[in-house]
Amino acid sequence: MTTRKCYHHGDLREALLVAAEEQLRDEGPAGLSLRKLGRNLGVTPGAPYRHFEDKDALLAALATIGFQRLRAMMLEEQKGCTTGKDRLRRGGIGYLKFAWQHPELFRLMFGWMPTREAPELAESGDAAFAVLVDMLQQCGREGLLRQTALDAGLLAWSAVHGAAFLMIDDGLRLCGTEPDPEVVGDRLHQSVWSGIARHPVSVETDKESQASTSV
Amino acid sequence: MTTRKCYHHGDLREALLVAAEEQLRDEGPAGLSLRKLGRNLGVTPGAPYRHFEDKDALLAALATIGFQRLRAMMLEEQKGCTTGKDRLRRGGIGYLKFAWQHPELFRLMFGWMPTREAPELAESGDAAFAVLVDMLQQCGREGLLRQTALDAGLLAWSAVHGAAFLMIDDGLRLCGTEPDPEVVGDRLHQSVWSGIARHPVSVETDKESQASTSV
DNA sequence: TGTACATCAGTGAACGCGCGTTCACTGATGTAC
DNA sequence: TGTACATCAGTGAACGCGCGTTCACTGATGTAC
Repeated sequence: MTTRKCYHHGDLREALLVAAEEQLRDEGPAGLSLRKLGRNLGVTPGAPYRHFEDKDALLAALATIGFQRLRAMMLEEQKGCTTGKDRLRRGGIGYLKFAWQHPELFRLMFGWMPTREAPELAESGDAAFAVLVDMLQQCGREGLLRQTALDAGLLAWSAVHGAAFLMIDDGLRLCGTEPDPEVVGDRLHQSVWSGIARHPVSVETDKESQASTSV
Repeated sequence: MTTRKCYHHGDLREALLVAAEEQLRDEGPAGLSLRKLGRNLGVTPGAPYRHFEDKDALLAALATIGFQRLRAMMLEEQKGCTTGKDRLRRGGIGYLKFAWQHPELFRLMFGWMPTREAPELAESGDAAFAVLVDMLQQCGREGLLRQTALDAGLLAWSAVHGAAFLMIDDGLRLCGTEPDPEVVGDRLHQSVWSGIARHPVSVETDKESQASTSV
């Protein structure tokens, strides 16, 4: 596929990761093989071993990149948001967008995470989670939460994580929802917010204030 | 492993399914092979093909059983419950228990569901989902929901589904929660209920009524 | 600027492996009469 | 109760395949002087 004039590839490591992601997307985890990767890049089967100790190491690197991108996506999406509530909403949509755009990578990241004790992987996973915690802590500072940030995090993360899986596994049709990150994210946010906020707002009202009295 | 005196196995189909589940649990989806299954049951590699068209057919049968068990687990768990709210709570715990007890099967069921168009599989999946819908419809009849049952279902299912994955993928440690279905289910239920109920109750109060006024 | 040399990133061939699946076969089972 | 026969559920051997990984090698690259 790639025409190569020189003996050395240039950046085989990077090329392997790119090709691996493509292969993962197109054929699923079972269809991902180092040999095929080398073949597609016009390189002998042994070449990848100059850059990755074994197949698992490549998968770990792939998952690491995934977490970095997930984090970036959440941050990008909440750019310009000021309130914690709004950041939470947009951040969740970023999470859903990532899963929707990279379903197999998303599955790899989570289904595979605990097996491997790669420090880089754990680090990037924690960094992604930190974004969620940060949003919730801001909500807490703004006095909006009924619970601790971690308690609220359990619901918020579970909900968005579950919705992400249901989206990519075609489960949402049972809920009568189209699998669109913006739509699902908005609907979910309304419910989640009611679940964690100190003063639940009426369903219609999306903007701040308008709080109802409770107890 | 199994000593067999007669030429025929007796119930090879059933034995294959049992062994397959065990193999799935112990070695993950990648370690599940028809040959190994036959080997463990003291049968030649061709034998399984008398009972399953191919490997995918066996996996579909396994997933089907999984959904039936998931449904049974939710129903079993909510036995004796009267209110919709309580059924929802116990049903969710049943869902989490199933995932916790059969993590790989759980993953197989959902990650694999959409690929295969096996009528039995779809049916058992729908039947499991119907339990959730039924609980929420009861809540609706009792006048407790702020939204339609389907809307509430999106949050409830997403939350419990996400929490299930986080439990089996060891993500909950980040939320400071021990991976126990009862504990997680209870904490989640409180938040979810606040998210979908018409009259959110205070966090402490678990028993009925005691509703706070809203708007 | 030129040369010697260490290091790097590939080659290519081979290893052993287990897998899914097929097929002609045969022993066991059950049914009709 | 006994026999003939169809059907069923296994056998066992073989097919072709692609995989992960290793290893002695060699061409390319960069660095020290």
